[in-house]
Amino acid sequence: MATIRDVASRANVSVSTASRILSNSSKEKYAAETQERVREASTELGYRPNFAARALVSGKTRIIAAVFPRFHDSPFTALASLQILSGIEAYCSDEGYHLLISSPKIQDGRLDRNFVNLLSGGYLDGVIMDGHSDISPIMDFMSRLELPLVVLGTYPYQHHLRSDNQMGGRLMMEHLLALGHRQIGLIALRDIEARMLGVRMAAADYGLDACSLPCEYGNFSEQSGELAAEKLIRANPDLTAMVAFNDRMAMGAIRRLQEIGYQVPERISVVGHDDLPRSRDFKTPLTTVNHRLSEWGGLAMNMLLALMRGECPESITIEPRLALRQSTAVALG
Amino acid sequence: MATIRDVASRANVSVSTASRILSNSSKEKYAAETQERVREASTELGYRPNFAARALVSGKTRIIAAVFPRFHDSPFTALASLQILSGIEAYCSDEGYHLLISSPKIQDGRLDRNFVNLLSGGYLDGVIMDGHSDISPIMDFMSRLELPLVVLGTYPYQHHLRSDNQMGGRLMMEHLLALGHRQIGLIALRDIEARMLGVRMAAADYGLDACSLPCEYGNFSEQSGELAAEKLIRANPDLTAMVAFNDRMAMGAIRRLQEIGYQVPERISVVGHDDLPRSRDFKTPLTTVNHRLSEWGGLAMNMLLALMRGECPESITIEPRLALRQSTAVALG
DNA sequence: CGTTTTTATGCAAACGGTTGCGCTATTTTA
DNA sequence: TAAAATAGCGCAACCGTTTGCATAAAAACG
Repeated sequence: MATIRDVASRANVSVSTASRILSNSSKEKYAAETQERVREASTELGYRPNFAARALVSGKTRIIAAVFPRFHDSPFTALASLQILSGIEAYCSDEGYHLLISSPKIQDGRLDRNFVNLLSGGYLDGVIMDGHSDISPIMDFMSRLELPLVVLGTYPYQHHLRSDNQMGGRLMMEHLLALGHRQIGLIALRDIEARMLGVRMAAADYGLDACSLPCEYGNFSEQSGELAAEKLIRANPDLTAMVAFNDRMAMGAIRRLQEIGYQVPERISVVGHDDLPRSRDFKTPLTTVNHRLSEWGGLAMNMLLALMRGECPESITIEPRLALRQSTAVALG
Repeated sequence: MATIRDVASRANVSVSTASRILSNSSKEKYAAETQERVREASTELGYRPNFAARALVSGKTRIIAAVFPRFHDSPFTALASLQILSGIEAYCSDEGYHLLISSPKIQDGRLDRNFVNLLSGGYLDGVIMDGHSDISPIMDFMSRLELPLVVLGTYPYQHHLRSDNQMGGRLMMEHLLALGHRQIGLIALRDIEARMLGVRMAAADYGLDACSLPCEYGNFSEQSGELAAEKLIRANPDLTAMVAFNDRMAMGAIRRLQEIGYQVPERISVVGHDDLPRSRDFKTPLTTVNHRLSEWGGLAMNMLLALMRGECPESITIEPRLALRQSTAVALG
C-alpha cells in the first residue's frame, strides 16, 4: 500500500504538505498547482490513509460499537434488534463511521476479556448499548471509562432512548374503549409492566375496574396466544374484545377464535402490539401499536454524535402510535 | 489511560521489557521476579494496550468484517442473515477478534466512499462477504486488495461456503416420493434455480416427467403460498402432496388447504424449505429442509482464520438435511 | 527601499506500542 | 582457566499519520 510519503515524494512536496492537502480540513493555503500535483499523485498511487496511524495520533477511530448483550428471552426479539441495527448501520455509514457489533455474554457478573479489551483499548469512539435487559455488570465497568454512550431501552442512564410502553398499553386500550368495548380480555406478558400499567390507567379513565379485567399470561409465542384466547372466551363468553401484548400472541388469538367460530373483528376485536412486518399481511391485518423501530437507529446515532462532539443531548422517549387495521371494529350494539 | 511507559517506569524496567513480558508471546527469558513486578504494575495501573498503536506496528487489527450488501428481495432473508451473523460473532469473540458489519449500497456499479476506505485503510484483518446476490462491483474492487476473504453463497470465488440447493430440492422431492406420493404440486420460486433442478432430478429418478408437474410460482410470502396452494388443488384435485420452496409459503399452503377442507397431512402432505424457528411450532409442525445456518458462522470463521494464517483451506458446500415433522405422511392407498 | 505582514511550505516531534540488535553478567564447556 | 554460550535486560528504530512551529519567499506597507 502506498503511504503518504510515497505520495509526497511523487508530488515533490513534504509529507506535511501532502497530509494537509489530502485531509482537506486545515485552513492553510496551498497553491492551486501544488494541491493539484498532490491529489494527482494520490490518485495515481491509489493512496489510502492508514487508519491505525490516524487513530494513533488523533485518538479517534471512527468506529462505534453496538452492544447487544445476549438475551435469554427478552421482550426484545431478534427481529427488533436487527431492525435497530440496520438503522444504526445506515446512519453510521452516512456519517463516515464504521459499525462494530458485540454481544458479550455476562456470566455471574464477569465480563469476557475480549469485550473488556474492546472497550478499554481505544477501539471505539462511542457506544450504543441495548439496555432492555439487566446490564449492570457492563454498566459498572463502562462508568469508569469516559466513552460516549447511549443506552437503548429501560436500563437507567443519563443518555437514553426508550419507548413509552405505558403509552403503548394505553393506546391499545383506549382504542377499544373508544370503539365502545367494555368487556375486554387481556393476553398479557409479565415482563412488560409499564404496558400493563398503561392498559390499567386507560381502563380506569373509563371507569372500569382495571384489575378485574379477565387476564391470561402468555409467553410471547403464537401458540400461547391461541391458548390464552380460548381460555378467555370460554370463561367469559361475553367478551367483545381482547388486548394482546404482542402481535404473535394476537395472531394466535385471532386464528383460534376464528377456528372456534368467533368472527374477528365482527364478533370480537383483537388488538396487538409491535407491528411486525407480518402483521400487515396477516389474514386479518392486525390493528396494533407501532414503536417506530426503524427510527431508533438514526435517533440513537444522532445522540451519540452529539455526545462525541461534547454536547449534552436530551434523552428521547419515543411515542408509539396506533396502526389501525382490520382486526378491530366497533362493539356490537 | 496508562501507557506501557507508565507501567515500565513503575516496575523499574525498560519499555521493551515491559512490552515483551505483557505480550507474553516472546520466547525471551525474564527473571520471575521481574515478570511479577511488571504484571503487578500493569494491573495496578489498569493498563490496556492501545489498539491503534499495536495495529500500526503489527499491521493487524484483530477486526474482521461481515459484509452484507443490501438486498432487494433476495432469497436470503433478514432472519437468515441474523442467524449467520450471530454465529460469526460468537466465534469471533472466542478467537479474540472483533466483528464489524457493513452493508454497502451498490448504485450503478459505484461503491460508497466509506466502504472503500474501510476495506483499503487497513481496518481489517479479513472479510466474510455475503454473496447471495450479485456482488461483482465489490468483488472487482476487492480483488485488487490482498485481503483474506470468504464468500458466502452462490457468487463464485476461490474460498466460498455455500449450501447445496440442488440437494435441498432433491431432499424435499425424494421424501415425498419415498412416502409413495406421485401426484405432486410445486409452489416454487423463480430465484432459486438449483432447488428446482434438484426437484426435477429426483422426480426423474422415479420416472416422473419432471417438467409436467403442476407448478405455481410464489413470492416468498405466506399469502402467495395460500393462493398457490388453492390454485393447485382446484386445478388438480387428485394431488396428494405439495412441495413449497420455502416455509412461509408452506405455512400459507397448509393453512389454506385446511380451511378448504383438506387435512394435512392425512389427505395431502406439504413439505417446506428453510426450517424457520416458527416452523417447528406451527400448528402442523412442518417437515422441511434445514440448511444448518447456525453452523455457517463458525465454518466461515474457520476458513477465514486459516486464510489469515496463510493456509489455503478447502471451500465448503453444506449439505442440507430433512427435518422430519408432521406435515407429511404416506400417500393414501 | 527597509520593514512588517502574509503566503506557502518544510522540519521534526509526537502518538503508543513492537522488535532487532547489542550489551553485560553469569554460567557452561573444553 | 580461558573461551564460548546463555540468560536478562535496555537502546533505539520503526509503523504512517497529524500538527506546532520555523522558515523562506513574496507581498504589502510606510
